[in-house]
Amino acid sequence: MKEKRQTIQKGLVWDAVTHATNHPNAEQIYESIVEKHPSISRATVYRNLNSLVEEGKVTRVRVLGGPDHFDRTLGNHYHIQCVDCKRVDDLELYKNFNLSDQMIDSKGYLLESYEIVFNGICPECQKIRAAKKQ
Amino acid sequence: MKEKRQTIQKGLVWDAVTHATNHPNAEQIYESIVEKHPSISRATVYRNLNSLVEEGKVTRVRVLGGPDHFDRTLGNHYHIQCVDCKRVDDLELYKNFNLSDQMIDSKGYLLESYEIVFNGICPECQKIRAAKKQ
DNA sequence: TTCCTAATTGATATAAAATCTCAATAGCTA
DNA sequence: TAGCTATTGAGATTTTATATCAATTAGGAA
Repeated sequence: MKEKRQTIQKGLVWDAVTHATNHPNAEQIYESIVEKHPSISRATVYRNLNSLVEEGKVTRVRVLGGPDHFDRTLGNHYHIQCVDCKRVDDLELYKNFNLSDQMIDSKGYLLESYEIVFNGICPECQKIRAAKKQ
Repeated sequence: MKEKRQTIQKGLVWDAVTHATNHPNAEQIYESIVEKHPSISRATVYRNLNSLVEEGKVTRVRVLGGPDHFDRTLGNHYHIQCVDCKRVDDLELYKNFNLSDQMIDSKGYLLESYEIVFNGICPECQKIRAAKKQ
């Protein structure tokens, strides 16, 4: 297995994710670091975000039609994105929340919509996977 | 209001969406049209898909981390994407489907995961909207 | 402490998805 | 049929992210 090295840049990315008040995207993380460390490269920020996600220390929050956001890994919870400014925050669902509810309020957000994105393996690709296994 | 014109290209895009067996993305729609009409432009395909979505004739199916797919508008239903080949199909949920179920089977898909993407308006943007209204 | 080597970095090119620009074309209405 | 303007085609641009590759550096070995 590949040796993992601790670098200054990786530490800076980790600090930027954990010290952010909301859940920043890669560009926002890059901008917050580059202020004090102008020589850091955007590619390094992306690479380190990917490593931290792989290591399970950071969670990638995907949104529809926009850049990924990042969050320090902290148990299972939902996120909500503002349709206007695109910021992402934690969403605390009420105990009895039901997906048919028209509106909920969490941290002052006004819920506009939600989409459920399902991912699976289609019949064709199940066959391909089965064939590869033997 | 702007005058809407019926063009040959718009008809071709409509035909490509309605005659597809699964739910193609813009590139796949472009490729299916360009075979017989080599002069059509990719930009025209994207523009007409957007018009058809605006007119409510076509539904945009967003997926996480991939291009949008398109579906002739036909009532409310879910979609599922294959994690391997990225094809998108209709998902017929069982009557008593519960999001905590580990696995369901619909059209032979093996459900791997789902994500709920919430969208709303954050407190700051609610204020901005309120200010703009008066 | 110094050396060695592979992991990592920075700079830049590239990719993928989608939109924008603008001159040329072609629907629609009169 | 003429004329206005919506729409098109071609290519540039934008956005998000990854790939390439020479230069640098972390960290174990000597």
